[in-house]
Amino acid sequence: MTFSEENYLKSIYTLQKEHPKGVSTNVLSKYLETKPASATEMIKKLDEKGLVHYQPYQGVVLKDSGAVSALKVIRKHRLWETFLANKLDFSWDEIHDVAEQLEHIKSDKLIRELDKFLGYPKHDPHGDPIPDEAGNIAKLEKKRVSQLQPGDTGTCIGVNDTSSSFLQFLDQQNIRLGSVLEIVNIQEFDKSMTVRIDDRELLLSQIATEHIYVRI
Amino acid sequence: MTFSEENYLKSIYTLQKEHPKGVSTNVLSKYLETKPASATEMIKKLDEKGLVHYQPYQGVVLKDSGAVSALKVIRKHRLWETFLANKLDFSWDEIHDVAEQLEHIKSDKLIRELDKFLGYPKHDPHGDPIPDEAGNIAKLEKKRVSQLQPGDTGTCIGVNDTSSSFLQFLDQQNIRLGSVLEIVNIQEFDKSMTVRIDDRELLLSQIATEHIYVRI
DNA sequence: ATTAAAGTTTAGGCAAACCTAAAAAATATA
DNA sequence: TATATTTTTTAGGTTTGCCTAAACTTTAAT
Repeated sequence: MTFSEENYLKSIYTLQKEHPKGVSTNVLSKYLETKPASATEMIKKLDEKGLVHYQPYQGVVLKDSGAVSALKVIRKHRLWETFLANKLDFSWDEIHDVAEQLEHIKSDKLIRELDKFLGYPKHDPHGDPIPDEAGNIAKLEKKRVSQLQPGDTGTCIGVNDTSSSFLQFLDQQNIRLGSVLEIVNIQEFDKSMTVRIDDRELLLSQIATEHIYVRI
Repeated sequence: MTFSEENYLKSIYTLQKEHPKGVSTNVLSKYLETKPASATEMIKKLDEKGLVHYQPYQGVVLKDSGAVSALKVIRKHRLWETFLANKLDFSWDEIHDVAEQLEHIKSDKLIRELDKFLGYPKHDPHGDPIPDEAGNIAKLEKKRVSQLQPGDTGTCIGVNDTSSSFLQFLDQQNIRLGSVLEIVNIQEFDKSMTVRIDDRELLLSQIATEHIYVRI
């Protein structure tokens, strides 16, 4: 399997959640930053290999074998992200691009040993579940703070905005990976939220609550 | 720089030690398991980029810029080998192929952090020196046991034959990484050597002495 | 010194993965 | 429903890195 084939399968897997009845070449090529014609070509090839189901003009859907392949790549990606964040001094926003390269290294032993070395993590630093060797993956229990109700609690697992001004804001407020948030109340008129962190209460704007992910 | 360019530069660097006045396309292509015509093509390209000096029919020599590039790849290769052997449970003969892939990952930060994580190692598990960020590399103090003279001592740092029968032989004789060998004498007629290890003396055939590396 | 052998380069092709432009199909709009 | 717009596919082209076969140099051997 080539790098490109792996990238297409992984992308189709991801996009299928939003497009359950078929991922169009347009959506796929936009996601991969290529052109629709290139996507058509690759999809045909994956279809011939029996990894996807493709009907011209109707988009593409993964077959079981294709989903297994995609999940293997996703497993590698998330294990590498965990390595970069937990063992090396990489920050949240730096891990993706490097993991994007590392995920294509071919060695079953490597990924088994890496998993062991990391202590068999269940989630990557963004809070996304890590598939097991067979391709089983836990359901994602990740939400934006903005999706919580008063009384709900969540553990901070990531952000959606990696601008330095936002990260600095989080730092000032002592919000970091692993911080436990409890929603105290929500202001109706502007959707801002009062949250409790470490026995302190603070107010988060709607913008802020939409950019913070928690595991519930 | 593409994977292929990196592999050619690294190979030329290695082969230059044996072929100081120029590496021929024949030697290079044999080493890389390609064909001479492919080597010619790539060498021309590297020459146009100013990384090597190439004269038709006369072989290729690295320019300074090419040597720096080669040493960056070698640095990455050896750091990854160290990671695989020291942090994950890889044995000597398993690390090369995986490092061959990992060496092409592009991220300066990754390699700096990996170096730090490993404790700034000076040698890889085979005893070969690891170049620094600037491309400075220590002189190799590695020899085959067969190159030693009576009275010389060396510390075992690797082998040249990873067949299980040879590794089993070493195991039986209690020769392992870090074992200190002293040459007692050499039989003229068959070049076999008597060596002292852990206050025991044992006889090694010429074949065996050529397959064991020591740091002196 | 010539010729034979070995090594090197050139020429022409192939596969992967991308591209642009034009044709075809599907969808939306009047 | 007919037409206009959007989406998708097809056709033909490019680059990278590989190949084989033929032509050309160099080196070795008589």
